[in-house]
Amino acid sequence: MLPHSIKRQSAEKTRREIQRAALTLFAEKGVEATTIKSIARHTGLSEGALYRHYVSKDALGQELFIENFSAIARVLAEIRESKGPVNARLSDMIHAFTKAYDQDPILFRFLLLTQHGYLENIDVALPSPIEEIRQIIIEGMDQGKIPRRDPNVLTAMVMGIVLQAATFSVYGRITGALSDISKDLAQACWQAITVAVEGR
Amino acid sequence: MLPHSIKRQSAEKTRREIQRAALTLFAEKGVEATTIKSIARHTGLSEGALYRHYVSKDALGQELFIENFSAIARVLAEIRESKGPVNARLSDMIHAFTKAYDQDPILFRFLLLTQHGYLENIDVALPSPIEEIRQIIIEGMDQGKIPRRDPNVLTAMVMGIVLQAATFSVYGRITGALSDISKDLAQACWQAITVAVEGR
Amino acid sequence: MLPHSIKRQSAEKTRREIQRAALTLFAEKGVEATTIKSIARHTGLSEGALYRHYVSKDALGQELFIENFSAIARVLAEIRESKGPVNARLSDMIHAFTKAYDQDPILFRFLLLTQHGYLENIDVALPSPIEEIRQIIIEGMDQGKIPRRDPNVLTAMVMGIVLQAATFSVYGRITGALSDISKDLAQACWQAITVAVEGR
Amino acid sequence: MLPHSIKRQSAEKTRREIQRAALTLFAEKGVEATTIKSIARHTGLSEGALYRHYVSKDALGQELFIENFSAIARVLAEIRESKGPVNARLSDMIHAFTKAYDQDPILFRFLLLTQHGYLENIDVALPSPIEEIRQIIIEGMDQGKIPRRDPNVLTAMVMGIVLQAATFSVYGRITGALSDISKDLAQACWQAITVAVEGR
DNA sequence: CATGAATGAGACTTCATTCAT
DNA sequence: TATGAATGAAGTCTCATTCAT
Repeated sequence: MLPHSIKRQSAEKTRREIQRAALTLFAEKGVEATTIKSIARHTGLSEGALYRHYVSKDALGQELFIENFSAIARVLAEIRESKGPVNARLSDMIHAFTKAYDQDPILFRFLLLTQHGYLENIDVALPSPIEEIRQIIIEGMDQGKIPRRDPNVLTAMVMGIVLQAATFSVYGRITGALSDISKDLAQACWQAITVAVEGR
Repeated sequence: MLPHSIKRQSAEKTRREIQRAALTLFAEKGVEATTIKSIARHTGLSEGALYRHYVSKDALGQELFIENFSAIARVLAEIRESKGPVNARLSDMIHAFTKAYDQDPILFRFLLLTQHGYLENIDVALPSPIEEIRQIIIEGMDQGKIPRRDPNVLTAMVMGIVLQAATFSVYGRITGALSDISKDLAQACWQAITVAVEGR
Repeated sequence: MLPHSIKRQSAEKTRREIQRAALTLFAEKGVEATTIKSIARHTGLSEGALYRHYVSKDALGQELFIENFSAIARVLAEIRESKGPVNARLSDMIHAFTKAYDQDPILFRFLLLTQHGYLENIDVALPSPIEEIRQIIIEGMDQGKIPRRDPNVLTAMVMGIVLQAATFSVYGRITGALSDISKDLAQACWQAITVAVEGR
Repeated sequence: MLPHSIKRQSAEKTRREIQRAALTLFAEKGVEATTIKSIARHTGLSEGALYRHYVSKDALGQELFIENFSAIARVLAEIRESKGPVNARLSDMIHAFTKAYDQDPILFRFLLLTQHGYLENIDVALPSPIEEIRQIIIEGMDQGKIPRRDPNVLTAMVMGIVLQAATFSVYGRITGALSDISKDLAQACWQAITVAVEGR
């Protein structure tokens, strides 16, 4: 079919090519709806060749999810563990998140699309953005900066605001770089979680 | 009327049974991963019989999504079109949403899980919860109750807070009835969208 | 492909047809070398249809082996449990074996060919021709008709004589009905196991 | 002679290593179920490297079978062509066979397991243990030591007794060295083939 | 000579859907 | 109208073998 140049390159480079092709396709149609054949086609490899690099389609999806999911968590963790007031750090975390989104929206589409499938069957110890947000919220409570309430509910608020903005961006409801509105999102988050609850 | 009523029940009742079985399975494992065979088994019908009621598995999924999605939208629309101040109505909408969630969490799991697949290929004119939220936010802006900003971003905030709470509930991160915290969610939403943005 | 008459018959009949086709092909080339496609072709079914009747190719092979293997064992058991002197019963068992062989040499080719693959992973409690032979030999020893030695070795002798005759028949080294020489085989077996061992 | 002897060993030695690894794996799971990859792994070679030494997996299996099969035949032939009474020589042949088995049971497992696949497609002129047994039986008949009957049937008896003992040993039904019972087997064989058949 | 990435044919299996009964 | 046997297309994966390096 491609008589001119049979590829023969480093496994590492091939892996990266597979990852990119798979990520794009997974983000477009989901993992189930993406066939090995199409990944192969987009990579310029044969179907069989993929199996030299990944044990199965699921393993490929899982690695993609876990690696990127935890990479984001690590970025957030670093900011959280840095110095500065809680609200500034939370704001920075949100900014970092939007920056990451802007750099690779396809990746986020993939993560948003596949989260339900993967999050349940994953090692609890996996670094998680959710957990980072939760931690800084708890820290804020301990410092009296955030009223004491169920931290999970507050985490949901922050995650919700940011993730839904990303979702809207993915679907074109929000245009322009997400990082351009990260300040707004951060303020909204802070307002949402610091509101004094009536009647409690 | 139905003389020999062995297994001869109204088509309507059968349809509802199919819907329930399908919904549950779809919510559990996704539409793709759910087989017609398993829906048949859970319904007590044969595989072929399902096709008397639904043209295809996809049609079944689509109907399930659209009907329930727009039903929620209609509930929200009714509240939005009622009387009262904007913030009260928004609060009521959120409460109605959480109530609906509490009544049928499986349905919401289905909607959350499958939204990405369906939302894109659906008639834009379909009544949508998102649109309802967007409308009331615009109304609030028109009335000067909500600072004028990109209504889509504000819609994302409200939707995000509520949907993420639902998601956390689905995954057990938030326990107890969601309607019990609907006040908190509503307040958070209002704070998030009414914050005066600095430097704008 | 076959426009004229799409089959639509009882599952039981179809099962038998599958069994026969599979048995023949397995006997010819072994289970591994036989493809589902070829079984389908020989049955006049589609490949997918086979899976309505058998979970997998292996399951089909296993059922075929176990059912026939134990059927032979049951025939032998019945004779062993009947009345008469040990040597007469052993002779009858061997005769029954050769008769069974003559009735369905293909079945025996299948059993001989696949025994190594199946015998190891099979429930020990499965009725087994080997065990029947072993039992009657032990009975013979208890009655003083057969000199006391390791019954397993004597079982090997009897099984070996009979099975190798069958093997030779399969490969055309022995021609004619095996039951025609069952008397000879029986006598040889009896001689082999009753010889007084020197120096023991 | 071999200046930079890193991994540079005689092709002959490599061949033997391949043979041993392949034999073991073939004996364990059969030729079809053994992959080139696993042979490579067990040899410490790469997959491609195996093809320097063997044209194909089948060629490897065939060579393994033929070489060892005929090696046994040659040992038996030598004994058969030596001096001494027929029954002593037959006994020696059986003893040699059991000795060979004891020295390398894995080899015999391989031969037993794969015989059906190879024996049919093999040059008829190949030295064969079966043929050796057949020859000595015919010689015995010519000398009047063995009653004249179909030599193939008698050959089956002798082969059966010996091979089934080996089979039982492979499967653990007979424990201890096979050569320890070679006398018993030989006597049984002799009894089996010298019995005067009634009514002939 | 060796390596191991890549091929490509083909195996098994699944499943939505059809249709004779 | 219901059943469930059958289809057929498609999907995932395996593996002997080749060949650029």
